[in-house]
Amino acid sequence: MSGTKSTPDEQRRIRPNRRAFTETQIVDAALALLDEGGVAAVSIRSVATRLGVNPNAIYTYVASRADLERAVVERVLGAAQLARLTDPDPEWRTAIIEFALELRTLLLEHPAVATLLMSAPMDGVAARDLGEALLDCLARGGLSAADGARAAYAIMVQTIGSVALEVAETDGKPPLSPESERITLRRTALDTIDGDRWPHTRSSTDVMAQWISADQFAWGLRALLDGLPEKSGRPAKFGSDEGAA
Amino acid sequence: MSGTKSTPDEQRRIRPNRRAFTETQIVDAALALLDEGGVAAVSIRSVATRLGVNPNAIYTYVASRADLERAVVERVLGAAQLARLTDPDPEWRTAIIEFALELRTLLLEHPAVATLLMSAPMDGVAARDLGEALLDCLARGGLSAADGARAAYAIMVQTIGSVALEVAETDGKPPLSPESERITLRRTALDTIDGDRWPHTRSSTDVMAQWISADQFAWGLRALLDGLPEKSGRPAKFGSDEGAA
DNA sequence: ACCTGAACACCGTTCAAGT
DNA sequence: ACCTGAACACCGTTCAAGT
Repeated sequence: MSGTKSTPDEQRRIRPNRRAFTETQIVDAALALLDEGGVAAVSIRSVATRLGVNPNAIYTYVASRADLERAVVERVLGAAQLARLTDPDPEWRTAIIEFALELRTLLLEHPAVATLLMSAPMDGVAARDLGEALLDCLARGGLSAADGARAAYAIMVQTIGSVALEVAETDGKPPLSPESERITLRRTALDTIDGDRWPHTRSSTDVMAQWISADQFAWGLRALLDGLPEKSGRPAKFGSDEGAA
Repeated sequence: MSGTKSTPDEQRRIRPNRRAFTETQIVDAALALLDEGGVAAVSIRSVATRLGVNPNAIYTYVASRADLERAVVERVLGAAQLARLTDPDPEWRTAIIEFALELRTLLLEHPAVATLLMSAPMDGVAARDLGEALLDCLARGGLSAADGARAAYAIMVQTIGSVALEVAETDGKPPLSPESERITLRRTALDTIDGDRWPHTRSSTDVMAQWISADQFAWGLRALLDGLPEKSGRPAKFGSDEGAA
């Protein structure tokens, strides 16, 4: 059990060259580049340049570009305020919407992260923590374990999907222009569409301009929450038509 | 009004070199590369190589790589069966779910497109047509114009967001392994998680393994549809608590 | 008008060599 | 153990020149 293999301590005693950085510093650099120049500005090479080392030195800390992106996502998602979900006081639906609005704000501060979230498996520690808190909140709301687990996914999809689509219309560099400005931009673009071909769209431009608003974000989430099966326990499959059983 | 500038017809008479391709062929090539090697296999240069021309020749047909991706998205999204939505016969909620399930199938046949959809503005003709059909269906369902427009966005977010997250766990190359296989893979991965740190998650592994299933997809969408405001016309803002007014 | 040829300024990743 | 130096096989995009 001892002596056959060199332990980490023994290796340390040989005093090899010490790490010049920590993974934290690598992610710091990547996040800074992301916020300065959008996702296109983040590369193994740009991180290396920012830290003053050769490109391949970065591979001491991350396995690949994908792994670097994963670490950045982890950093940002890990800053989400899960207390909003686990706090037993507020009504559960309100808690979820308040939490989601805060998560939206957080993601809008690092817009490129929203896109990355939809492009890689959400299986990191931060995503697990978020999922766990959501499941906890939904259980408090009286949903069965199975319905809670289904609901948690639908809620994450609606939340992250909304922000990703919102961000997709920007250059991905924070700070984004104010919501009101982006809505005005959308409105003028929508005002040019052909009412003969798209009549419903044509007469909905006002609301559609606000698709990227916090109001629409909360509205969609509220609709989803209102449609979740109640504790009463209806089949929660496909069949239900309307209201409470 | 005439004679001061050469018209397109006059230019044609000079018989310049004719186009070797059409935009259709460019998109064909890009889509084929996308399906053979995932999104990483599509580049201006790979499309050029496949067509036997120099890289910069592609710029005769598309303005940039982003423009090429936009055209590929347009091609795939344009193949969606909107008749499911505009057909006045079926119940509107059923129509939306059936349509969304078909759209999911279509996107899973070109997995990389789902990711692209979340990474660029959805303002192409195909997206307009889809939105218009959705608005039409929701109007038939009795929603007000404003609620219909809000609902349309929430439905698109839920639909495309679900597929994008599902695809994010694959290599993006069709054909994807069967759903059952991908679920099994998820289950074995979920079976390793720490029940002390994530107790709710730990006891929900069975349902969570199925997050990428057609069943979960329809379940989330159904919940959203069930939560939409009825024609009765409640405020549809923030306040409502439960059921019909 | 469209393509070729050539170049610029990048990329991620790998390998061997230094310390 | 970690970094340097150098290289490989790519990118998107631009420009001038041919036809």
